[in-house]
Amino acid sequence: MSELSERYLRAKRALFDRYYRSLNEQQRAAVYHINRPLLILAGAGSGKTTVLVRRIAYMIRYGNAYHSDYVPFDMDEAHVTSLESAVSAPITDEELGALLCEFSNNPCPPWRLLAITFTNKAAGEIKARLAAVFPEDPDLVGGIWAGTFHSICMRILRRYYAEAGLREGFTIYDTDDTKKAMQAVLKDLRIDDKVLPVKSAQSYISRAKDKLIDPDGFLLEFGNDFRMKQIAKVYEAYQQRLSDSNALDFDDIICRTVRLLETHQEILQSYQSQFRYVSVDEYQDTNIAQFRLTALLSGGWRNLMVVGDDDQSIYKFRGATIANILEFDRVFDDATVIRLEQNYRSTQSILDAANAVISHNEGRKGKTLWTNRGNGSKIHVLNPEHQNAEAREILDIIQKKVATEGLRYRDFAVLYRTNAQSNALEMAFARSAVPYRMLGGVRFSDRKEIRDLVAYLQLINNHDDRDRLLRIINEPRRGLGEKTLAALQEIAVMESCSVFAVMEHADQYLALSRSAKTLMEFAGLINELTLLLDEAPLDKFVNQVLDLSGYRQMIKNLGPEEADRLDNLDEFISNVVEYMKSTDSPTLTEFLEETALVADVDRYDDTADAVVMMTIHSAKGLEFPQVFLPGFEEGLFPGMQTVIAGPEEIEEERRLAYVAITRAKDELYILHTASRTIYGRTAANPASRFLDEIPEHLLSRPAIKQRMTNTYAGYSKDGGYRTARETAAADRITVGKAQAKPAAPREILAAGDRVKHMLFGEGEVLSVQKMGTDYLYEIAFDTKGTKKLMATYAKLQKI
DNA sequence: CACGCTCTGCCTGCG
DNA sequence: GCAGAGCGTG
Repeated sequence: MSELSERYLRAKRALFDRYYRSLNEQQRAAVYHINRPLLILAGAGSGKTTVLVRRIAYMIRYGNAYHSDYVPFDMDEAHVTSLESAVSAPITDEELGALLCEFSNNPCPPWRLLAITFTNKAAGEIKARLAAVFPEDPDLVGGIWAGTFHSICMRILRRYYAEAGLREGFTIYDTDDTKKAMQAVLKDLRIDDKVLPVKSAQSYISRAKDKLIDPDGFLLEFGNDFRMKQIAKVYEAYQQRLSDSNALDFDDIICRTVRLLETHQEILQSYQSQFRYVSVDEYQDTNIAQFRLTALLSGGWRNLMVVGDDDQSIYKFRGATIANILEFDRVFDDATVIRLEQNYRSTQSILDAANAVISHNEGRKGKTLWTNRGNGSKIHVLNPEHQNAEAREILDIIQKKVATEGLRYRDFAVLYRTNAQSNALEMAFARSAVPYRMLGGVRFSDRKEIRDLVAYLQLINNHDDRDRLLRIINEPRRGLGEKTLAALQEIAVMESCSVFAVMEHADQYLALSRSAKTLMEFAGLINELTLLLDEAPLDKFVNQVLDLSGYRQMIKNLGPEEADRLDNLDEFISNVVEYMKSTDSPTLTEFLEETALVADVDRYDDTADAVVMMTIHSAKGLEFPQVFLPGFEEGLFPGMQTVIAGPEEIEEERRLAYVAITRAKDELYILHTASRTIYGRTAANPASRFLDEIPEHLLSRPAIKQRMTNTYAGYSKDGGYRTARETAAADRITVGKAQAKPAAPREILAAGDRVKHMLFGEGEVLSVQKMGTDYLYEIAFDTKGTKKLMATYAKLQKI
């Protein structure tokens, strides 16, 4: 290669490096590496999404510009010199970005890009951030195939439903629908719930689908065991039931797509030639079916990139297999591995703690997070008496810090292992002035009234939908008993037609004579509404469904204390209106599909100034300046069942602890109680082994007995513990008293007093302000300036 | 057929 | 400690 060419290429790469200078070296390497398989091991807070987004933008704008050795044949000295001087020229990033376009090498059109995520939220974020990169072309992002595994697969299945063995207008069963279907299957097969609980049957089948095992394969693999043989039968009957209803469950969406691609070469090839670049986010959460899917779709160009963090794999119970990420570079033997270990989120103390904990795991790729942010403060370890004291302690610290350190409520998060822990927290916060937001609990779409309304709409959309029909046939009560419904289904099987079809002609069957009128009326109602669907706008139509079915009246009859159910129905209709605005040609089918695939409207509103509380699982991917981790106790975290289940489960639990710790940016509080009541049983558990795994020098434990300087309302007179409810009740009564007579641990200072502080030296009290049961002092220190300190926490000595 | 009572089991949860 | 499921009775 000529010297000129080398200078050209060097200048080109220097210009790119300048353009991406806000990224670190590893991040840049990941952006430039677009051909061949790539595994990015992205530690917590290492700028993973930034890399993902900038890499896609790079493909669209510049193709393989950086690594290409292409030199234009007419390259001359003058141009190379001008490029070299541009490297340090005072130009804006925008100008630089435009300049780089001359190096574009086979840029990729958006429709050839496939970006897969797990959640709608993640997909939305990627799309939004990409849209910001291309403000001049607002339609560009829409062209990218970016979405969740499920939405991508649905897109494929909708197009090739016949080849996939589905009938037109097939629908998606969600968790509740599948549960109902499974209950019915077990009943049909006369399998007692005690022998095989619904949950357990569902789990077996779901895990089988994750591994692409169909009922025959299941029987073949496990059939020599009686119980498994039984489950294979259940599996088969369950699939038959779904197929009768022309329905898929969430697992089917993935594995039916895989099966479609594996059995139809021409379809596979068309997608393989389309998708030049495939990216998969949160790869540590993928299961075998999803692995297979990505391998198939990227099989044409073999430009597959996966990002993930084996240390943050916390969904094994949901079928994820960590082997996908651990063995990526073995399965794709020409794969490159890039580690992103620089953390932009947390202090070094927090990272050291996280590194220390996770290093106890065996099965991992190995990463060590670091930061240049500095050590920060130590990790606070607190040991309250019980869960109510724990909640109070968290509350107190938040109040103090908001009062004295200029922090806002939204800077704080409380992350716990199980939702059952939320009770004590909610009790404490609900009666304080601290605003909080609690995630989890009953999702909007899980509300009974919403489920019922959706069932009506699904039935109208697809008359074959047996489980939705059975759900609402007696909502409101139509006086159809078990016997009638059983007869109805039996006839449907005999005539091999849908339950709905039997209902339409109920008067022709002797077994139905008594309820024929009601059945035909109901079928008539559904048919009438189906006709109405084409006449009225969607929102009006939904209103009509509620009115003509009598459902709204039924809810109204429940009385004023159930008024929020009516509100929920109204909110649903406003969702319908939202949807109508978002599309040119709204259809019921599309609306139902979107609602089925959108888990919940993100109730986590990060603009509200409120303390946020949620499980560690739901906090994955989020970050907060101040994090509290209550319940670091053996038996709770790690949970009793994981301890019994074995070392692999403990490792997963340890990864969860790692996720929890790495959510914190500035300060981390780990709490473990001396005793805790959970599921109605009180137990004294030792501190979590994960806490013991953090080196002592990173921890700050308050002086012994300091916590006793606060009096907790959670203590009852005889020294025993009260329940959360008792405590709440007691506090409501004693609030006034408690505030009038604060438990002042030390003598109360007054303005003008001279005091001595351990760290700040001597100073003079400027003002005293009462804060709940405590006092806030403003003190002018002689050498350290004016500080605001809380009486209970600041160790002040009057001099 | 509907309502009320007892009994059980219960971690985490995307789409 | 609580919710949902199942069972018995009016």
